[in-house]
Amino acid sequence: MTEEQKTPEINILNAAKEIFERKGMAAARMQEIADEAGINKAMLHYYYRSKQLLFEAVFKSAFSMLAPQLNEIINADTSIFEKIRNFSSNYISFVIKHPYLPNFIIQELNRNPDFVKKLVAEKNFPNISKFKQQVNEKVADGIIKPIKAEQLFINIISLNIFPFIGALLLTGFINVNEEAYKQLMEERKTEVADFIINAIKLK
Amino acid sequence: MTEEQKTPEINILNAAKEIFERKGMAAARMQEIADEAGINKAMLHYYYRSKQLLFEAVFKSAFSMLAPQLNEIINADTSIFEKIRNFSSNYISFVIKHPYLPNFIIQELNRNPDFVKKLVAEKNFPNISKFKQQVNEKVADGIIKPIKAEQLFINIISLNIFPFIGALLLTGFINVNEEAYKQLMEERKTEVADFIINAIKLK
DNA sequence: AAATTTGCTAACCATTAGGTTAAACTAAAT
DNA sequence: ATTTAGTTTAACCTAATGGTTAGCAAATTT
Repeated sequence: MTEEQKTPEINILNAAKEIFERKGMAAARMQEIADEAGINKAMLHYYYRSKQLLFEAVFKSAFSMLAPQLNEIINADTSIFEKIRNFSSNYISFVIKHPYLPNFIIQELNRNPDFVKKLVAEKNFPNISKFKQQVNEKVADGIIKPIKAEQLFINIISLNIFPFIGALLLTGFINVNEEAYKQLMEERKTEVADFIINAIKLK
Repeated sequence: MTEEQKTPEINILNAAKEIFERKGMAAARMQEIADEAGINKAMLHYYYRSKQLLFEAVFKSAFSMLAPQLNEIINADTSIFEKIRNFSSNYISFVIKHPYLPNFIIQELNRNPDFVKKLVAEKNFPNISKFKQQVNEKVADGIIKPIKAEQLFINIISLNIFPFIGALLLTGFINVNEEAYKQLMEERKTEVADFIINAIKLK
C-alpha cells in the first residue's frame, strides 16, 4: 500500500488518512502511521508537530473532498430532479472509492462536537438556502408534494450516505456477502434517485 | 448522572454504557468509567475482568435493545405499510431517548468487522426473509412499485437511523440549532413513513 | 571550501492506562 | 467469638504511547 509520493508531507498525510480513517483518532497509533508511510516515527512530529495537528490535517483534507459533492446538490443550476439524480450517482461512485471516509467524518465530528462550529464558520461550507428556495418553489407550483426542504435534504443525504456507514450491519441483516452488497450499491446509483423522485413527484 | 443502582454489576454496566457510547472503546478510560460509577477502578476488573469484556457486555446490552425494534419491521403480522409506519415511529421515539446508541453500534462494528459474524450467528439476530417475501408479493400483486426488498429495507433503515448518526453534520448543513433539529426529528416520526410509502405505493 | 541550514535516525523520556495484589473491611455461617 | 467468603481500597507494576533530543548526513548558502 506504500507508494512513492512527491513530498514527505503528502506521503505522511496519505498514510495518516489510511490509518485514521480506518481506526479513528483514538485507536490510531503514531507508530502505525509511520510504518504505513515507511518512515521514522520522529518524522511525523518533525512535519506535523503532534498527533492532534496531524489528525486535523487529515480531517480537513477528508472533509474538503466531500464538501464539493454536497455543493453539487445545493448550488447547481439544474432542476431539482436532475440535482437528485446527479448527486446520488456521483456521490455513490465517489464513496465506493473511499469507503471509510463518511464514517470517519461522522465519527470524529461526534467525538468532538465543537469541530462542527469551526467548520461551519469556514467559507466553502455548504449552505442549503438555495436548495431550500428551490424546493419551496416547486411545492408552491404543484410540481412536488408538500415537504419541508430540510426533511427532503435529510432524506437525500441519509439514503446516500448511510448504506456505506452501516454496510457491515446491513450485510448482516440482509444476509449477503460483500460482493453482493457492492452490487446493491451499484444499483443504488440510479435506484436512490428514482425512489426519492417517486416519493415527491406529483403525478 | 450517578444514580443508585441495585447491584454493582448493573451500576458498572450503566456507567460503562455512558462512557463507551459517548467516546467509543478506544477513547474510553477505565478510570473515567469508575468515576462515573462512583467506585474504585479495581472494582471494574473485579466484576468484569478486563476492558474488553466490559466493553463486550455493554455492546451486547446495547445491541439487544435495538434488535427487537428491527424484528418489528421484519416479523410483525401486519401490512407492509403498517410495518413501515410502526417501525419509523417506534424507532425514532426510541432513539430520541438513546441518541448515542446507533452511532456506537455502527462505529464499533466497523472497527471490529469480525464482531458482525458472531452476532449474525446468534439466535434473535434479525433476518429479513419474511419481509422479503412480503415485498415480493406486493410487487407481484401490483400494490407497490417494483423494488428489491433489499433496497427497500436499506432505505427504511437509512432514513430512520442516519439522521441521528449524522445529527451534528446535518445541523451544520441545514443551519439549525439543537432544539429545532429535535423538532425535525419529532416530525419524522410520521414524515419518514409517508415519504417511503409515497415512493413505493402504486396509485 | 567552509559554514550553515535542513532532513533524518536511534535512543531516550515522561506519562498514561490497563491490570494486579495484598491487605482491610463487612457480614453471614459455624 | 471465630472463621470464612465475598467485597473494596490504595498502592503498585508494566507496557505502550506520544513526544523529545542529540547527533549525523546531505544539501544549500556564502
